[in-house]
Amino acid sequence: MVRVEDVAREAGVSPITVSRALSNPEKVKEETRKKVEAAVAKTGYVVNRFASSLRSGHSTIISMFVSNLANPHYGRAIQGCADALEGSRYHLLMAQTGYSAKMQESMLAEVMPFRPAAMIFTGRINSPGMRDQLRSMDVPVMEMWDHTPDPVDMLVGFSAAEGGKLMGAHFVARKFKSVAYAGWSDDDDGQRLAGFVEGLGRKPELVLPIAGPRNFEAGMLAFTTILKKLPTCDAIFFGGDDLAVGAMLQARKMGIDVPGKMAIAGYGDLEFSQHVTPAITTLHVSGYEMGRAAGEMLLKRLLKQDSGNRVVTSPIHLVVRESTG
Amino acid sequence: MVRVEDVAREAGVSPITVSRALSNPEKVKEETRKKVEAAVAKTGYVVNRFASSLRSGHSTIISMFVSNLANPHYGRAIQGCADALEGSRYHLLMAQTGYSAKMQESMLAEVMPFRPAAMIFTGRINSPGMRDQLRSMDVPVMEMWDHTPDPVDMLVGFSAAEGGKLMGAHFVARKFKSVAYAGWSDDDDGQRLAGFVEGLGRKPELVLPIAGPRNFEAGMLAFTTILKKLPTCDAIFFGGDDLAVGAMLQARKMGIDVPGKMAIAGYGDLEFSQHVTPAITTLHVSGYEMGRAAGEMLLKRLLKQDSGNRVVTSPIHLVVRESTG
DNA sequence: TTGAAAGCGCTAACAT
DNA sequence: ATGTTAGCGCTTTCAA
Repeated sequence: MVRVEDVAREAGVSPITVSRALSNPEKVKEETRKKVEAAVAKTGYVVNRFASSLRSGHSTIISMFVSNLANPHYGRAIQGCADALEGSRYHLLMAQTGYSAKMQESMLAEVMPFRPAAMIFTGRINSPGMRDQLRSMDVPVMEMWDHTPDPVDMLVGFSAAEGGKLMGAHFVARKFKSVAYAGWSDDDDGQRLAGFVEGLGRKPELVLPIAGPRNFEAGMLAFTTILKKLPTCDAIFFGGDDLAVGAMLQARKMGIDVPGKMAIAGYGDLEFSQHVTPAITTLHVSGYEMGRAAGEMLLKRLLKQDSGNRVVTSPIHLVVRESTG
Repeated sequence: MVRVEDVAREAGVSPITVSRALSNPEKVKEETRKKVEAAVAKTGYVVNRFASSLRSGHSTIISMFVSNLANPHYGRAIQGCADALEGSRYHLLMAQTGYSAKMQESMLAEVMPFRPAAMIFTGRINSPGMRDQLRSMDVPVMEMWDHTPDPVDMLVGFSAAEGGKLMGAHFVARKFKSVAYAGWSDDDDGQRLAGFVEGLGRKPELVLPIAGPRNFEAGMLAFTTILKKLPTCDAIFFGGDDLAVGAMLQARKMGIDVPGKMAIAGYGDLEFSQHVTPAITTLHVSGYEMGRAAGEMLLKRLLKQDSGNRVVTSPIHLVVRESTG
């Protein structure tokens, strides 16, 4: 393997000059830099990051804790992050955690040997112990997605409450009489529901907590359950578009007209939501933009160009379509 | 920061014994190991991977080249890989490439300073130059997803041709008379179409190449175009489920009965394919299983436990649903 | 603007 | 089974 020493000999300078020409080009005379570049090209030199990080004490690794890669929302968020980091010297190390606190803790231990320059969490940090540990580590920590009141360090997230509020207000404008809410409890459910209550100006007539896997079938089942528990129901707000679409499909199977007899709304604006018939009214969140914002903010912090601002709320939009009339 | 030396002092042994107790526990007496473990726990020691990799010359980083994280198929494949690698000392470094050869090449340069122990590509390796470069590097390279005839090194992929063949045979069994095929050309289109031709026993009456973004609208547009170009058409095989669903939605808008007047089939078995009405006949591929198989195979290779087998074909299944009658 | 010397923290190679 | 010595390749610190 080619080493700095080899490049230095080729360029007729000392090793440290090669190092400077590559990582602090402005500290080296133009002419010298050119010589070094030529020598690098000729020898095919590639820096050894283990050696450079060991000596300098600066890691260029950012560890990315992801709960669920099969969720394209998160995938887009990671894409946004990666794009924001492109051209910088930082790289993302994957740490897959699922949604469990235990996995997060074991992944943290796995990742520590790399002395990450920062940590990004897609989804929330579950346990208080983990939060304390991270806070004590003096490493920038970025939380993404959920809008927590008390972030560990930095945060870019949507306000689920704001989304719920927008939908509540929409339900009021549509004058729905008997309203149900259904969502996963492992979700940002509490805030979303709180916002919904605020926008609606009252508690929904029925709140149905949902457990189990995220798929259409859960929505189909939820729809049946809601009809049984609240026969007068004329509008449902679901905590996810997949639930809403499932409910809509179930309504069609049961011959119940949407939105004539029953209005249905979702959350998340998945791609198919605008293409099913009727198209689903929902709240739109942009994972890519959020990830990008998080990456840019973190990068500024790492380059000490940050303004001290550490919390950003990503915008959320109500998208009114056919399913609410 | 705590160093091996500190742990060694605490445990009353030499630094190298600490190192061995942690990375080759079987080379150390049980009693000594216990002392070291206690000292590690007491001091909070975490190995410095930069130092260990530099000294040993062994990187524990595997770089993962991903073309598109927003695609949940790929997301699941990465999940499978990550799961296979869990508990090993290897970690995934993300390299986002898009579908371009240029991005792949620049990401390769980005990643080389980490001296990756292996490289995984989700999707194909585009340029011949890149293939040569990788081959000359003496690093295990895993290609995933597509089944190429001439892999750089290792491969776990679906046979798109096999999938096309299954669908062709299905179309024959259904006795469709006037058949169209539509797919993205940046896809595994050639092989899929070749297999389809083989299964069908003839060339389809129309082949429509599709460009642009992957979404329902492309399918809607494709459906209209096919009807115009081949008015007698009674069955279409799409190179992706999103196209098929789009086409189906367009058919409904135009009042064309599926499958009565027109049969529609897709490829990939996305979640919504089984939930739309009519449910879409398609080819099922399991990204997670594939990723897992790739990760396991690579791990065996890295641990020198491989059997020399370097190419695996993941199974692909025809799922017959309502959309083909 | 460039260079010389030193050492980051660990483990391979060689002893014992 | 354990210890001693040395050095992986780079960049910091200090000097010129």
